[in-house]
Amino acid sequence: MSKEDNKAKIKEAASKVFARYGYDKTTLEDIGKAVNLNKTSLYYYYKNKETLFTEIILGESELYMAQLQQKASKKKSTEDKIVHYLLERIRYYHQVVNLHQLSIEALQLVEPMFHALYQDVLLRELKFLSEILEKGVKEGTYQKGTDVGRVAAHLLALEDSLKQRTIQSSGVRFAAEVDYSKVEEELKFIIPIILKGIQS
Amino acid sequence: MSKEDNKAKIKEAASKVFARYGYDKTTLEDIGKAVNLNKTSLYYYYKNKETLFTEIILGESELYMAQLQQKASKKKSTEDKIVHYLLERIRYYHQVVNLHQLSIEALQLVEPMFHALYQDVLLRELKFLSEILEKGVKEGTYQKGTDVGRVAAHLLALEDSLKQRTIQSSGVRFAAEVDYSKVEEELKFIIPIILKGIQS
Amino acid sequence: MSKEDNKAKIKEAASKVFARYGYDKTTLEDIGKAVNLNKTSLYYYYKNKETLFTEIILGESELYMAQLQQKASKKKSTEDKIVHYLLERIRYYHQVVNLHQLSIEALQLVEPMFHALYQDVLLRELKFLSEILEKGVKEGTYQKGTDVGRVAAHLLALEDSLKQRTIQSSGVRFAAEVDYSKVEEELKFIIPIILKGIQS
Amino acid sequence: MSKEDNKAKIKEAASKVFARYGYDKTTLEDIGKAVNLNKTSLYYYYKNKETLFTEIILGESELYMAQLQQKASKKKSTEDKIVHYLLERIRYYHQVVNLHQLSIEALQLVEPMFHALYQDVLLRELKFLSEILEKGVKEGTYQKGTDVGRVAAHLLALEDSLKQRTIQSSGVRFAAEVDYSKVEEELKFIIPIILKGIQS
DNA sequence: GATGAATGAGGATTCATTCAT
DNA sequence: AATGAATGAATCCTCATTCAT
Repeated sequence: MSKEDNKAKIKEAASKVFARYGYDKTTLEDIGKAVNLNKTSLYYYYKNKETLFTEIILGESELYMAQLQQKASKKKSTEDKIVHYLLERIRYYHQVVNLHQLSIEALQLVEPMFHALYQDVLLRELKFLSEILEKGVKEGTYQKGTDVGRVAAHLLALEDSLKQRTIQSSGVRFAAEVDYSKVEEELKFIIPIILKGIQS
Repeated sequence: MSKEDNKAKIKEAASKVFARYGYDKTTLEDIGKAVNLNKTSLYYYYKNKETLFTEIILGESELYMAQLQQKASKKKSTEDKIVHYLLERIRYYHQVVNLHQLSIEALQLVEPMFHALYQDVLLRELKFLSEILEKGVKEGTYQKGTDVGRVAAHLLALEDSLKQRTIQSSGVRFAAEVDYSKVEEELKFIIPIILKGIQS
Repeated sequence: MSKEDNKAKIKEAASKVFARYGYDKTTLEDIGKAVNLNKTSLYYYYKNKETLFTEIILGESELYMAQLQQKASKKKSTEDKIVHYLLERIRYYHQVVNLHQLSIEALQLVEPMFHALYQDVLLRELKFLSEILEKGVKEGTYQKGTDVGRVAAHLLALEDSLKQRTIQSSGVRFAAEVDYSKVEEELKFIIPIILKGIQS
Repeated sequence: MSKEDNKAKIKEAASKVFARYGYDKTTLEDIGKAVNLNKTSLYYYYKNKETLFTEIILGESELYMAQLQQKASKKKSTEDKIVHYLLERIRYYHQVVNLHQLSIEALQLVEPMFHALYQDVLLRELKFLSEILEKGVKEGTYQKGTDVGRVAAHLLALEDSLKQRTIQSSGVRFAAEVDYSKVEEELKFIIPIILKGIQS
């Protein structure tokens, strides 16, 4: 069996364990048991716990993003497509964090490495948004000559900063479900404004 | 200041910290800092971390249950009242688990003690459901002589077992949101059957 | 017994163990045994192994620097004082590294924290050099109005960079004793040049 | 390429790595990289890390001893030759230990195997000292019929015990440079006594 | 009531070494 | 000859908890 096969097997098992116990509470020993490997052997395949986790999330997110993009594409107006995409995207992030019971501390630990590996996914996201905008341009909804890549990048950045702000201010209890409706509101408010700004 | 006052103060502070970092990641030192007490001093007020946490959740749940019962009471049919109550109740459980990032392991640790202290809340829940059923009986919707207390107990037990089963089978990823719609479906299906069974 | 007393006791014992086994090979368990404390207890007194080690070295260096400054003060010319001081200083560094068998890797680990705590010693070193230079200025050896503090800082920085360069190029075997005579030569060459530059 | 060639190549590379990181901190992986071999392949050539290290030191010491004997031979009196030889010899030991950052623990690990392989070198050392003494006997400085081999063995043993004692009592800090001047003194004191004792 | 001191259990990670191929 | 895979031992460090004062 190839190394890649083994990595895949580990990833699959670990994925379940992480989902069950959460990132922090999952020990390498747990994962090792799940794949019938000594915990140290895991280091042969993955640099560390963080990397393993990150790769899992990333793999899943790729699948999810693909589905998401399909769904978003079905919306009629460009604006709807974008709003839908960005909303679902943040909902997804929320889900991952909740599902894996990522503590704030763990999040801060994992984020940097995550971002490093995230480049690939991000590029695909940028491409998708750009294409949508481009179509809008072709259809005459938006000004010719618009630098769609740049606008797409700004849209993603905007969402990230909204997310960030909301997480930080979520000192309130039971906010878990509330805030993110706030992000929703904010997005619905700001995106049209931005798009209108470039509308011909 | 009385011991009770101090306990309350600790509870309040701890509640915030737990909500922020999750049960596992919250250390007694964190809580100690939040109330300006040495971490060991906490042991004077609470037997251990578990107890403290349990008391917090319980206090909150009492508040929440009261609100919930009010809302449920406003539904028209007995059936609606009960379905609404049970659904919201499970949603609440879900929220608590997610909010406090309770890992399944931690849950299993906390549950036994939780149940011990839970009796009080449970009794009130039973009482509430019984009263609703009783009213239904009085209004002629349900058979006279029905042991409403027992039915109420069964309803709660039913929900718990549904919940339990769903959690365990949640090997599926991203179940976090799905399953609980499954529980919803199940409840909507089974409750009427049960109630119809006793309908005159 | 006060916490400080205990810290001192630990420091003393640890100092011996470090000297015996070297930084890397010394385990907290070793140190714990030496002071009859559980290894975890050490964390009550010191944040981590690094901090403990750093404090030890720092304490010793303060003693040593005091002696060194006394000796240097006895040299006749300002130049001699400075050359002597800087030479002995680097010899001391060399000794510490050798004595504690600091591996290059460990060195890089320890250095940042070391520098943080080192400020105090460094200030004293600056003060000492500045005073010597100041005296030189008063005696008319050096130009009036010379910013002695700045010159002193440059001298120390110069030595550090020389040290750094030499360590890095020490791929040669048995260099341990050789290079540092190179640093000596270099210093003897460059210091007079610098000082002559400011000579009135 | 013959096995011996490969062993030599490994030895050369490993020698550099050991010198750079010290025995403890050097991993087989480090060495493997340096010779472009998988770390496990090293086991085909050397039984273990210890053996590899020991062979390196031994090879170097042979070279060094040869030089040393040449130099010692140039001294005039037999006494000078012997004192010089023994002094330089201990200085060499000191250097090796320092250079390779051998922790005492590692030393104790390595020493037994070291001694096993050391026989060869030791024999040559004995032979050298014996010849010097023999020459002294022939020149009439020492009594005819002296068992020079035995005396030589005693001289080496004496030095070893002195070394041993000094290392152990080196609880003093910064002893690294001091003690060994003590050994020097001791040797200068005791050797003449011994030799005079056999002088005709 | 409050706290300083101490500890055991547990977890991530590194590394020499072994085994099968 | 060479290497991929696997593992046990060791090490740093965190944290809930206990005990004496």
